[in-house]
Amino acid sequence: MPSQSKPAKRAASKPTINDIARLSGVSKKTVSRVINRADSINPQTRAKVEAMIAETGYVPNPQARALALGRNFLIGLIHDNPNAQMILNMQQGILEGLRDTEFEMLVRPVDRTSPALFEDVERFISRQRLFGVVILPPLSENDKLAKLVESLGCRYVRMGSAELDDPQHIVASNDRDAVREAVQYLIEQGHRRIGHITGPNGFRSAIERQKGYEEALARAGIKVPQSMVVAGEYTFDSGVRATEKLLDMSPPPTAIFAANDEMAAGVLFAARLRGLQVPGQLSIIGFDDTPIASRVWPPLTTVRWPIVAMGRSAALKLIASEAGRADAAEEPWRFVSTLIRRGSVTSPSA
Amino acid sequence: MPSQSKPAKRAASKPTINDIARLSGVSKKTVSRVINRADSINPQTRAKVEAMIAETGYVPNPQARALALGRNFLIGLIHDNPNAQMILNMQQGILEGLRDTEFEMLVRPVDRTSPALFEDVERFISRQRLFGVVILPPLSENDKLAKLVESLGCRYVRMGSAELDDPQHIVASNDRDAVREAVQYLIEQGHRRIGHITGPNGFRSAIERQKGYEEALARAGIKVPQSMVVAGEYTFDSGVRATEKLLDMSPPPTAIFAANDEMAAGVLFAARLRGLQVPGQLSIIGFDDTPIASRVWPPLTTVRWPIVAMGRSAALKLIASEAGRADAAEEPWRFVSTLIRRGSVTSPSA
DNA sequence: TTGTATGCGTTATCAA
DNA sequence: TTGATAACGCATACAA
Repeated sequence: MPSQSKPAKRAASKPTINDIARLSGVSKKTVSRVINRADSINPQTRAKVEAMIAETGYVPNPQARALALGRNFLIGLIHDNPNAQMILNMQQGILEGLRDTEFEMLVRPVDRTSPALFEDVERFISRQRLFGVVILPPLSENDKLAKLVESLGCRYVRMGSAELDDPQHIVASNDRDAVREAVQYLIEQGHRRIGHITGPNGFRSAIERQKGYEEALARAGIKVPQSMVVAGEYTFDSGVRATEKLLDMSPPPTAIFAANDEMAAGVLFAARLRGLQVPGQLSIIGFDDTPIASRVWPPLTTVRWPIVAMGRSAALKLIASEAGRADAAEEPWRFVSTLIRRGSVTSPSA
Repeated sequence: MPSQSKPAKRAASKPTINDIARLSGVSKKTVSRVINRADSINPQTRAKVEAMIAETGYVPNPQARALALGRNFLIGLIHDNPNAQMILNMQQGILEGLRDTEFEMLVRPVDRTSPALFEDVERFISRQRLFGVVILPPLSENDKLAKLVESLGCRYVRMGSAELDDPQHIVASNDRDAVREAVQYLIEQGHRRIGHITGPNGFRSAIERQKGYEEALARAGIKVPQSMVVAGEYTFDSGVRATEKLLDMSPPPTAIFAANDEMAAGVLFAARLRGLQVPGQLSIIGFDDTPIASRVWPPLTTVRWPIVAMGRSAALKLIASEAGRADAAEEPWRFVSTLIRRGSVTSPSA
């Protein structure tokens, strides 16, 4: 008796639009109109249907909706990033932007070193038929990936450290300017031998931050040997190792700007290993203002970028093409990072 | 005829099961069988259809699938962000468990202090008709929430610090045992005046960890004044404040066990503020093994729980009821935390 | 082994 | 302002 399964299932599962229609004595389409706030509808009819919806606790099935509309309401977040706090802040920002909409967020961490990267992303997008995706750095710097996403008919917004794309496809911070100000601050304190630990080769954020560093020195007419710039990998360990190199120089730098907080924490760690006073014998500036920056001793002076706001903006930008959301089309794409002054910088003791 | 509209639309959108059926000269159902790996199917037919699927890049529409099956493939992660790294590790673990399945993960941060908490969770689950959810601590300790989720016909797995629920509904670490061992380690080093900074009132994890602390002292026959136990809030600042209190005692503790790493970092910070040597004058043990624990100086001895593995197990447990996944029904629910010995503990100098 | 008819819950078309 | 009917893409029951 296969028909047995149906009533049972009906009882256990949620009410559908048919139930509402039947119970309130109207057609499905009318219920649909009520749900979608169509204007041409009799207020009485509307009230009746709304009452029934409230009574039964009816919730439209998004799957069926997606099927009928030929589109869905899923936003993907694609990232490959070691910085947990940034991703979480970004998630928070995106969800804030999606709040009170019917969109939901799907998270997809990927491995940017994997040869199957493109395939992974393609499968993710086409399987779920995503409405759009937000791509986080450093993945966002990959132009081919952005093209792939677009070719799949999927909207996208990239988050980056510079203008990587059209305004409607990017939210960007002004890393270069922010770093220039940070290094200028070191110079104002009297530092001249300022070292720099860069981000990994090929990262746009690393390039921008290094340029900011170089600009600040150039403007002040300061020349430092190329050996004052050491490559890092955005990891704590690479920060430690790079610092070892810098401190082996003679004379060593009196200050170090590390391209992110993880490495800046490594600088502090390496300084301690050598018994150096921070900031007395070595001043440090990081980038990101992750929690770690304020947890170490001394707390790190660092650059903070408004990640949550950028996430919110990215989400709004993505759904901007929706009807009735023309306002979101004017979402800002450029965000200003600021220097947070804490205890890891002072004048050079020498 | 109305069928004219189809080719036009067809060209722009993705191929459907109908296209595959038509192109390979079989019925939809046969294609469906190929997709779902039915056994009763002619190898030649199968090959033909599979070739066509590969050629066209056809991907089944999960929305339609969900509709037809009367269920969907969405797993929710509900949390109230205490700790970015933990949540990200958990996400990673869940996604590992979901890899190569058709399930996807939806993330939902909520505010556990909000009066609309239950309503939020209910809307999330019923709107998306989630297959199941993973609930992270401290939210997972709320029995009423779990009951609500279940009443919505949604599967759930709670992650916790103790056995909060049936084995099929929980993945738990043995916080009490792990802490007991940690404090025993302090005792073995010669400490007798051991302070404890607890987690917030009412948190199961806080209770378990405090019990572990008390058990270790009891077993060693050590009595400490109640004032050696100070309430914290799992935050850095609360760790700093609690440490101030403890260090104001006379005699002060020679070691402090903080119920999480954030607070342990606060202990370290407060010790530095007073110019105390760590570990020389004050030994510290934390809990979580977050990145911060290894970034500060000295790196913190702490308790590590296998969050990624727990996440993976939670995901597998959730989808265990699926056909052909009976193996997953035996997913472990109890996970062992271990003490990670680093540089923040030594014998008391006195 | 394969095909036909039907249903899942929603929206769109077009007529009433 | 409303409703009947046909999609949307896929899966199941049942028949061939």
